[in-house]
Amino acid sequence: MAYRLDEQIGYILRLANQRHALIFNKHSDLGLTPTQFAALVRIGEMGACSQNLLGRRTAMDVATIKGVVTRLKAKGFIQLSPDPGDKRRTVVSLSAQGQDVIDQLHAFGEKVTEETLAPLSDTERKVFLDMLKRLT
Amino acid sequence: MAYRLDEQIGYILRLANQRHALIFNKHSDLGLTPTQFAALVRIGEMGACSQNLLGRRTAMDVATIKGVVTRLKAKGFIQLSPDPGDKRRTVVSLSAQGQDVIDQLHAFGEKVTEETLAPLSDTERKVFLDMLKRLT
DNA sequence: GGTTGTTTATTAGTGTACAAACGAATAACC
DNA sequence: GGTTATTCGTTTGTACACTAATAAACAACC
Repeated sequence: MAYRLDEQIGYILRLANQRHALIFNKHSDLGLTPTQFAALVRIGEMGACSQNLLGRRTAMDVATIKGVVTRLKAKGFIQLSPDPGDKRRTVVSLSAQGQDVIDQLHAFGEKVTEETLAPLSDTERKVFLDMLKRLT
Repeated sequence: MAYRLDEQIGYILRLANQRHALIFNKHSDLGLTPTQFAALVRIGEMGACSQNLLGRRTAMDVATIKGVVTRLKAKGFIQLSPDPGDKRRTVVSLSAQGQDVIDQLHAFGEKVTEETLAPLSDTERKVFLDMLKRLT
């Protein structure tokens, strides 16, 4: 059987990611990227934490999370403060504006997920997500 | 039902992509990235073509494919030549070295795919790939 | 208390990925 | 033949994503 690029999981995963990013950006009104969105939602779930820990909890390495935090701070959604007990750490937390948009973010996220999964039935979505999670 | 980041298709897709990239790089001996690999395999499938067309056939925009072509050329896997019938076009084709590694690339690709899909049974892989393709 | 090892944050470098804008060449059309 | 539209390749700018290296701070240990 010949090797065909169009049948390879890595290539198809890349295409699926591209489509999701397209849907995300189409609906995005707050000017957030999927990565910034993930970090912001995660802070909402976890509460305040250090920059590196936030990176680990959103699967971003130290160099990536630094840039994301910088941009979220510039957009006013988070605030940074020194950790009183550990001089190495920077504590990242939601700003008042960040608190205000969390509900809006969740509604937005639901819409993006719905449209991304639109080609699949409800039963299929469940099966698909279960299998996809096993590949992470 | 609360919104949970860990259940969102976009976030999980990103994680699956990360794992695949990790597996790819672990086995990569030719120094290629997944993107460069895709472009090279595609030229092998299609034969010589213009730079922009190659980009379209590998889902890369004009700015991205330009960088990929530049690096594949620098590594000696492809060669570039002016299109005799269209002065705008650059014809991209496999170099002798590129031809030589195509079989090796296919074997490598099979291995990466196999390891990436290892958590799924044969039946599950078929179902999963079918559903994933519908999300592209 | 001092050594050892780890964690935190930063920086530099490479490689996707997309939007937007540009000039040059080609195609379509009247 | 000349206008219009499209295509091709390039460049600029922003944003992930990872590697590797660094310095500062902290923890564990004898």
